[in-house]
Amino acid sequence: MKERVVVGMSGGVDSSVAAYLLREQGYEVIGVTMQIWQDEDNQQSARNGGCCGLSAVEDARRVAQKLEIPYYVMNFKEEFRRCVIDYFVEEYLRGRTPNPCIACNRYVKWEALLHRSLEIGADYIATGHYARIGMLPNGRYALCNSVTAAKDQTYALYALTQEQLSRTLLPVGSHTKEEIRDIAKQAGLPVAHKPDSQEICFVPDNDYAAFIEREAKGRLKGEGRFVDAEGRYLGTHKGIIHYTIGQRRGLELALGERVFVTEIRPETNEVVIGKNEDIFTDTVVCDRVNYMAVKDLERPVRVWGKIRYNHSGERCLLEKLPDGRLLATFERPVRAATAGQAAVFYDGEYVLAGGTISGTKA
RNA sequence: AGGGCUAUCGCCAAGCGGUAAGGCACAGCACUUUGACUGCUGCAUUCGCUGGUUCGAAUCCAGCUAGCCCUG
Repeated sequence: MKERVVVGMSGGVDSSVAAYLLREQGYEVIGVTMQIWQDEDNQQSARNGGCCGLSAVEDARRVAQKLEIPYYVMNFKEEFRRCVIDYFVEEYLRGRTPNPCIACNRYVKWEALLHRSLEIGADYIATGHYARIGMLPNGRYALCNSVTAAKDQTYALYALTQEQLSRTLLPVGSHTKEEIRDIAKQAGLPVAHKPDSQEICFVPDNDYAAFIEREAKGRLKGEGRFVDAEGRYLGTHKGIIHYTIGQRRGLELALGERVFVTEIRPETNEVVIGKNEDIFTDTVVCDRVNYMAVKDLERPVRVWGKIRYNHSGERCLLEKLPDGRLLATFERPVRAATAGQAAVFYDGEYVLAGGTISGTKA
């Protein structure tokens, strides 16, 4: 009897090919598009084409038809609002910089979708992420990136649990992006040439600050002071939600040289400005830790650490603090480690563990 | 209402008679399934105003206006 798999279809190339590949591999494939934010009649951001944009349903349905697989649209708006939107807004109000994709993956795609998929009798869920899942000698599942893959999306999936990984198939992970597009073409999928998604999918016009202002209305502190490390007044900022550590553009501060955000102080509503060299640190601390390749961290280990999605990574010593948080000491200082972003640690090609950056000092 | 100094792009700032450097800011694009960083491109037919000298002035001269400083 065929194993049944639900493929989360965004209407993009990757998830479409994922569905195709699984069907070819003999699975009973069911296509599902998650309705998570926009209403169907809201064409506003359709062209944004995010991972969950509007053209999604239309394109995904066409692909499903082409593949002759059952296709459904499931409503996950409530989960998305609670786990992604609310979290996103709250983090910014606290002066932190969230990564909504990671929250969406962990709680919406891999919790809500998996749950409902199991309810309709599926054995697995699958997506179009560029990552592979391996079973380690110690019996644990861990994500690993194919070395040849230019796209590495393990970073965005570090928070998945063992249970979730055991129920996940990532057929796209063993191919390069070029191969995936070729497969899409050969299979005659109507989305072979769609551009990759980008930006925050639920934010119209890529204006996340305006989005937060709409969502958080009266809870914003608004304008505040730009100050330097010594507390000297440098100008007026538009509200802390507009800034993140390491940011240069949009400061409207003509100080004769390039300046960057070095710190955000929600308590005083101040944004601290400094030079580029001021935002390097060799230590990063993170909490909300998720262990993947290991059950726990008993002794310090040398690993490869990434502190943002597009980060080539840096060697570091990773150790567990008494309170359970992780402390990473990098061999070479990393730039703009930002509270709210994820730090993901790799042992060789496997994701060892990851967490949410809470600061640069223990 | 005595004397001196300064007025060049949003900010800073080159220029010193030969036909407007640069930095910052800003904008667009590229990169990117988060926010950033980064890169590329663009950004004063015009030099406080009005006249004058000169083949030619932001650069010299005069007056005016504004700001700063010193002495009243």
